[in-house]
Amino acid sequence: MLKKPTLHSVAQHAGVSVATASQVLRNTGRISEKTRKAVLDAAEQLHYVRDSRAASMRSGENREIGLVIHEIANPFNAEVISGLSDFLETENYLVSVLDSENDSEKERRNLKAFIAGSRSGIIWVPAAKVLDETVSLLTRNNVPTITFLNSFANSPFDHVGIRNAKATYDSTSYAIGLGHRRIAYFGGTGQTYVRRERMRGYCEAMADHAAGTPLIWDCEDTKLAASEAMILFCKSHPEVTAIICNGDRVALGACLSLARQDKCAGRDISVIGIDDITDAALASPPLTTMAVSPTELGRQLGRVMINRLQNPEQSRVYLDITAELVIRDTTSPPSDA
Amino acid sequence: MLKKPTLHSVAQHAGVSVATASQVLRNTGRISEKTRKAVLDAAEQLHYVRDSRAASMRSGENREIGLVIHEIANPFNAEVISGLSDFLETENYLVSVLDSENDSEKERRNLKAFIAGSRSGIIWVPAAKVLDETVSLLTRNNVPTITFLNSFANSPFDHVGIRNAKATYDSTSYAIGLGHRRIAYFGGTGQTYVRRERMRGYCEAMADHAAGTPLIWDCEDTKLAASEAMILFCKSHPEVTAIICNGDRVALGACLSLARQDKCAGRDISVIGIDDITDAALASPPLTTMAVSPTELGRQLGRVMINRLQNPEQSRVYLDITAELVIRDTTSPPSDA
DNA sequence: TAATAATGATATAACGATATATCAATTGTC
DNA sequence: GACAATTGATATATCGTTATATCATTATTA
Repeated sequence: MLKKPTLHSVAQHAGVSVATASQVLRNTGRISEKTRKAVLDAAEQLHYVRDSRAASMRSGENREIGLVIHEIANPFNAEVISGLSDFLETENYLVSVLDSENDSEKERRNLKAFIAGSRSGIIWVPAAKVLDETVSLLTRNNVPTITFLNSFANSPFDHVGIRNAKATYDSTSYAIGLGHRRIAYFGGTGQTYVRRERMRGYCEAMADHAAGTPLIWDCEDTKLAASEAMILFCKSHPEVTAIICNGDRVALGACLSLARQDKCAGRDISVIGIDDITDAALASPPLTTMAVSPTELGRQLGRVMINRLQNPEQSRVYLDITAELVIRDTTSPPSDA
Repeated sequence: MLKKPTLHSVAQHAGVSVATASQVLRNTGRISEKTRKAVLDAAEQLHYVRDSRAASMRSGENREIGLVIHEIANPFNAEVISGLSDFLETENYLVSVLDSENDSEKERRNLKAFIAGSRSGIIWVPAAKVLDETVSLLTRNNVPTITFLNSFANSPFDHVGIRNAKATYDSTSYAIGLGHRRIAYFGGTGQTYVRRERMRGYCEAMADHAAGTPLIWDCEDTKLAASEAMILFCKSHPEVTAIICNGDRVALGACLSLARQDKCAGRDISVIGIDDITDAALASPPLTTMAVSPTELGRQLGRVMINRLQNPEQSRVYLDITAELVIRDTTSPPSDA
């Protein structure tokens, strides 16, 4: 078996010094056409691949961005990743992804791995609970970091996310405008940054329009959990005519549950989600939701990162994208109206 | 702003040499309890993170596995990734993921990036079309590689996948057993390795049971595309009473389309998928499918990789996992039976 | 033609770690 | 008390690159 070719082998094969070979492959310095060709041919013949560890160590540049996300499987996230890496590819950066599975310890390990690999920047979707140690790790090692979607108290990092409070404020207001008065907030658990904001928007809309007291119903953010929780919810709160969901997956779970109870989302109860994941439009009935383009989010994320890398001294950036109401079939005026 | 701490700074801070600091952090050699503590304290205070590039370059070990996948967003894949990285984490390996988006060129770039970073092993879900150059790159650079799910002609690499032909043979046989005779293969495009195998299983079952001539209907492997294609299919082939789908997403798209035409999967037409993605059980009606546990696949994949890394000279490994029939509500005897 | 400028190639020192060899100081043995 | 053996720490070469300085040549100019 052949050993992995190095710059040394390429240089040898081409009959030049490593210095020359390096210059050719980086397109720098003064090189004659003859030796240039010799080196390029050798590199191609040997299938030489530059060792990025050595290169980045020496040059101090590595054009790799690390992304630590709390759930890679989430289809919304997957689309963001796609948008992000497409954008950063045009800027000649490579995006590598690690999944923290919403586990603080795993998150810390993943970020540490990125620091260890000297990524030039890190994009981080913080898990529900963030360790102090994790933040120190990032700041003390001086890595340009952007939090995405989620954040935490006193974060020193740039941020890109969704205008969560406004999204639920708008969707709740829309439901109220349709005539609904018994509106609940459905889904999510605990006081994560994102959920707190979304609940705040909902509560403020309820208050501003004097639409009754807020009602919040917890459940895990999966379709399955939501569909089960919805059964209980319907029994406990038959008076509710509309639910503002913590996300599309929960909303779709709720709709599924309604269908199984021979009810129908949009007729018996109005349901509104957030995200506009691919399945939202394809569900039956199609889901009314607050849409924010994941691809666009990914692009913005990339833009903020590039900007930060180019201006390290710039003050903190905080960017929230506005979600737009997409009216489909799961909303209508309440039947008693 | 503080500069990133190095082994040098840690040693300095602890009042010892870099050699000593390195020994302490690696738990090797003879070190007194006093200096050990001094170094560990210094490292913790400075939030030192070992530079894995330098470490792996010198030691020749890097305990990182690269995964290049054709579609990160696919929920089935996402679960495999999760199972894989969990398993490899117990073996102290880190898995990083790149998405080729089923693009041969991007795939080549991604694999090259992994070679450049000297990953100790690469797991690769080949795109539909594989470049010769890509294969040479991997073999000439001597990286232990495992193809996953998909493969290609004359692949020299280890392989882990699904027993595709058997899966469709079994599902087709099951449909035939229910009394169906007009059975079509629905979904997928082109002659990818996976699809070819699945179609083969279907055709063989049709032949073995003398269940009529095979009928194949192309469409892209997304829910949306499938739901649209299904409309046309129903018009063109009203005689068909059961479809064997190229995957669960296609199957769910087909079911959705039937619902919108006021038909019902399982009553008007039987539908069988492959994969058993999360949504399969949650769909309405719940989907009959050939289940293979993505977590289990991920674990097997990890096992094969570890095995290969430990025995580099071992002959080629080829492992196919058997899919199990899961009967839910989208299958029943044909109405004319 | 001598001095200067430009060209093309190379030698060498880093980058931040690890492995090996080395070395001083301490301990043990007869 | 002399010598060997052990302990604890360090000096140094190395991994595969890149950046800088250096050095022959050849070309240009007065």
